[in-house]
Amino acid sequence: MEQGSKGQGKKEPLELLRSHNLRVTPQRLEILKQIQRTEDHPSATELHRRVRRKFPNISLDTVARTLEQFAKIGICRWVEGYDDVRRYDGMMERHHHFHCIRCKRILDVRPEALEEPPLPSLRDERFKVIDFRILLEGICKKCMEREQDP
Amino acid sequence: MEQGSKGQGKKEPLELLRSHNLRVTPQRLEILKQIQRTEDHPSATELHRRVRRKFPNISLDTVARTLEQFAKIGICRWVEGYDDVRRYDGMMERHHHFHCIRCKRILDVRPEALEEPPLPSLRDERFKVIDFRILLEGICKKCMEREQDP
DNA sequence: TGCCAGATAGGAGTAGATCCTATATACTGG
DNA sequence: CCAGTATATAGGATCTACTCCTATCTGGCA
Repeated sequence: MEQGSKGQGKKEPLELLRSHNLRVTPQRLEILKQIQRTEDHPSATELHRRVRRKFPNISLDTVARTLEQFAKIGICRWVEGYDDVRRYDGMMERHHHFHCIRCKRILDVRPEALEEPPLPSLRDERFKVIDFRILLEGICKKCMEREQDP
Repeated sequence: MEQGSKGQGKKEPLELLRSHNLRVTPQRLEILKQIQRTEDHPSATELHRRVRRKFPNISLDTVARTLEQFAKIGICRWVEGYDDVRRYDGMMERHHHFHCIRCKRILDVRPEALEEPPLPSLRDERFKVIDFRILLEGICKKCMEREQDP
């Protein structure tokens, strides 16, 4: 996996924390590292498990609270989901999601991978659209293969 | 609100249940009625509250289990969300959703309201797309008004 | 180096969802 | 129309994710 300067034009993690008046603690840095390296879309509980490998005593509350702060200042995002856990995404480049209806995995879809329409022109007075994403739904390769030869 | 034959070309609720080998119980019919009349996107717990007006002793488990069955046979859908409750949608006509980032409400968006792109042509080998939806995000009218004059 | 606002650990509390089982009831065939 | 049976329900127990609370700790400052 690529190290370090993930953000072209973006602030470094440490600077990012500082500029939002968040103290730089080893716990926060580790959480940051974990959320940025993920390819899946883990819940707070799952990330807690991962961070515990380095900080065995870290509390779930710390992880959850930290992730929420990160999401608010734009270090990570909440991911839309269909179950009752809140999921996070460390991938901040614009992208869409594919949901597998079988295994429930969520895969990232780069905008280049599909012919993306421009911000849809709305004929709706009920709201002001700031952003939009496309939510693809179907069956992932793994599940298709599993279903084809039983 | 329009009564009765909601589905042109669709099966009647009763027949729908029967054709999926689900016994027709008064509880199920009431849950069905409630989920089909909703304009919001209620959770199982919220729907349980509503159904209790008619069946004070109905258990949450029954409502949750029934909704899951309904979703599986295509009477209702799961709604994508950012929090840790599972929400349902009784509107089965194709549509998209607008999420208000302030009040967290989810509003339905008819496809005609936006210039909908066709099913995006995917250059991605990792999955087979069956369906897609657009997830709009922004600020709803109510919240805009509230923020404008304080 | 010492201070203190802010951060953490750990436990308690909460809410939604799921599991379990005895009882009730919708459908079936007679 | 009725009895038998497979299925559904109610209610409680359990589970899980998350949030709240508070004593202790510590990063960043002077």
